[in-house]
Amino acid sequence: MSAVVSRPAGLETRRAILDAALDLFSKRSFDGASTRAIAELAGVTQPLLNYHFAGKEELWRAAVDDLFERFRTSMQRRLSGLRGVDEVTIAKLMVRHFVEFSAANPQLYRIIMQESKRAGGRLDWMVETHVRPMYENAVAMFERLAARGKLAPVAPAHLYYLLTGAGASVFVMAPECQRLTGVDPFAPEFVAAHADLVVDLLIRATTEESA
Amino acid sequence: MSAVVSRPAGLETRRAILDAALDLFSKRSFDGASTRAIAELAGVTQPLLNYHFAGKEELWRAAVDDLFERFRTSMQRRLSGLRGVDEVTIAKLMVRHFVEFSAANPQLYRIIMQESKRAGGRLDWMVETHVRPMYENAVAMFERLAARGKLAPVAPAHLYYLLTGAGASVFVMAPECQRLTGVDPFAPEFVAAHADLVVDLLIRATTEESA
DNA sequence: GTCTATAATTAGATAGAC
DNA sequence: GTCTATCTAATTATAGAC
Repeated sequence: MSAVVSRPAGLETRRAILDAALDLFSKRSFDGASTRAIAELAGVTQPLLNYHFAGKEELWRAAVDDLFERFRTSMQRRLSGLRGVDEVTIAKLMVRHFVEFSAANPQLYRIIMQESKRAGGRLDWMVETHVRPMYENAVAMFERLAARGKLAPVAPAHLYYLLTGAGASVFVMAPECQRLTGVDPFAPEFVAAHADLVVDLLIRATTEESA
Repeated sequence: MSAVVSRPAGLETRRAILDAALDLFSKRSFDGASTRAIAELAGVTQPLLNYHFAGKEELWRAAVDDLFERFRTSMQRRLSGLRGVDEVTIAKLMVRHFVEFSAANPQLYRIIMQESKRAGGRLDWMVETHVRPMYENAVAMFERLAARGKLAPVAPAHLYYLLTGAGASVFVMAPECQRLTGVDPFAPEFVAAHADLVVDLLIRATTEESA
């Protein structure tokens, strides 16, 4: 009870609101997700969102910050367990991990793809705050692979959108996949098989010399 | 003036509304695109949409019908020019054509990805009316390639979302690509290079024996 | 910190003139 | 076939009680 910080009451509420916001913003887009719907999913009343966040736009930013933060943490944690492993194996495992994260958190690429369609303030902020660091990590990985002859010398813009599009879009489009093919893309076996394919595609496919 | 059909006045207006609807529905989602914004882009007043279409939902359906119709026509026209060409070459050229169409018409995958995120009436209708025939053509192509040893025997759900995600998402996300990488994905050289990569990925990459 | 009540704005749709 | 004017419902945000 000798608290340095005043009791964090309402923190669980804030979390519930963020989770609901992430789910609805990612599925329905910024305009399509009403603050009433978010509040209902979080189990609170609509005006409470304006107590915790200054407005809809700031709620969106907070939700996106939270999601990218979890992504960065997840990738870094995976990487830190790979000290001493060779570069090519690291690259393969990180691509795998990216696919697995996209399956466990389809909100990430749902929101990225949503906002990326339209130039404007939200896209500018998202790119400069969160996407560019991600992209630069990917480019550095492409360069290490290319230096080892494991990747054709192709402009990184191609590789980045090839990799992310191939790796994430089944999970973004999961309801369609389910209805169209009868397959649940979130099933662990599907995720694993998909990750294998993406790794093979990126790292074996564009190689001049075979592994 | 000896018209069989009464003068098609208002047909150009209908076209302008459909084009505007396609652009805004694809970028902003169904809920995010207001009928007022669509009307303004089409250069007409908002109530006129209700003269030409029974409501917002029917306008959306008409716009989606129109877009898929153009896609089917484009693919069939390309295919009909390839009589006598061997199956593997046909597959490569059709994949190329898919990528080129996705660059020329980013609305197609913008709308597909948008609606595929959320189960519901619009997704059900779109899948059964338009997506399933597309998917079945793709599966038939995968089977022909697999029979010739040009494709690993992988479940079609993987291949379909790998192919479409890798081929279309740069164009879906064009504003982000431009801001993030400085590259305009709609430039003809970019489209051509991207199509080459997708073809190599799909058809060479997953092959056990090399071409 | 969370609620009820409500203000101000914007949404999709209709009525009716031309 | 297209417009102006307007209705009803839904949206985000605020005020103020508890």
